[in-house]
Amino acid sequence: MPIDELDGRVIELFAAEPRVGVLEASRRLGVARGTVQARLDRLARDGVIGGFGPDIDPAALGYGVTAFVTLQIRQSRGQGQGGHDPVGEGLARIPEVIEAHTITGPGDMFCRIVARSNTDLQRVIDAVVDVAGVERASSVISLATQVPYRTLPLVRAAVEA
Amino acid sequence: MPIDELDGRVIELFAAEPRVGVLEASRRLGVARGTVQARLDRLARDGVIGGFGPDIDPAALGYGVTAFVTLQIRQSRGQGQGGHDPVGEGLARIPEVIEAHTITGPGDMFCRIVARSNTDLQRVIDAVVDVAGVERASSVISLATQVPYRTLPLVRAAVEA
DNA sequence: ATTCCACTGTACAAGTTGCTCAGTGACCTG
DNA sequence: CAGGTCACTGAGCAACTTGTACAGTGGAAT
Repeated sequence: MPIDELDGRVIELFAAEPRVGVLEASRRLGVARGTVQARLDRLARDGVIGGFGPDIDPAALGYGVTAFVTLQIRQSRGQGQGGHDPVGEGLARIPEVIEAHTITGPGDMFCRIVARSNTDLQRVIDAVVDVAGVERASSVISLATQVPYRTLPLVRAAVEA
Repeated sequence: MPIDELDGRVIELFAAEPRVGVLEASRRLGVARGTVQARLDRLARDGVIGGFGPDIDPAALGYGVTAFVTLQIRQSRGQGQGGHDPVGEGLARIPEVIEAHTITGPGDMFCRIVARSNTDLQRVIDAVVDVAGVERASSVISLATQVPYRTLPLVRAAVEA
């Protein structure tokens, strides 16, 4: 996954102004249109750029409360890549579970959830705990976002390498 | 932030196939082009859609290891909305810190970091701990992603409401 | 009834996309 | 060092999309 300097500039430009087209981008970057197109295609093919999906803000949708929940899972069986994972599926069924990971620690999981209010959060946590296999859940609430989710610095760092 | 059914369908369509243009979208949704345009403008103005940035995959960039770190901060002063936040700024200076939040708990913070390998993770954690004000850091590593970051179910839920 | 508003359908100029092609320079390899 | 490969450039062209405007329709609120 060799990201060169031009790749970096392409990504930065499209991250900063997603609405610019390929032609306009080529003008700004000082390269031919075909080159930008080729880089974009390659970045997409290599999976570096997953797509240009709309960035939805849960807060603007009314889900202003974010919480991080650590789950303790009943260990029925190692859920390696083999069998399906009932807990993950159960969590996926809850819309407010925005993200879920298996983490280090004996049968632990970690997820990010959102809710409309602190009261609503209780409802969501209850739903999470109700998922079959979940033993305990401990949650912390996000009070403020110091660093919003970002990947640009990473791109820059990857370019240097 | 009233999201109606058409808004939901617009978002879903653009989330599923970001490359479709406004005209093609209007055809698929069975509405006039101007309507799609108007909805998109309104959703963007209201902040529901932040933009159409490229989705960068840290793993494809070589950052295959994700970890969640809970920080204990030396409480010099309440870092309310007033004064600047030195710890947040310090963390923002580390490219591998992908996200950081202040959380419930006396002076605690939570952040997501990535690294190239488990060895590299040590380097990143060291950098985090070196940030002035950070007392302790405890981290867990993400082993697998059960539910990748998503917002679509939320959109659907918001439409129902 | 009147006004407001969102939506439709149409129109047109200007711009963009997808594609192709020939030419150039860099780099590796036999 | 000739030959091949590869990425990039710049140009051309048809098909399509965008931005914008405008008149008409129907529902909802006043």
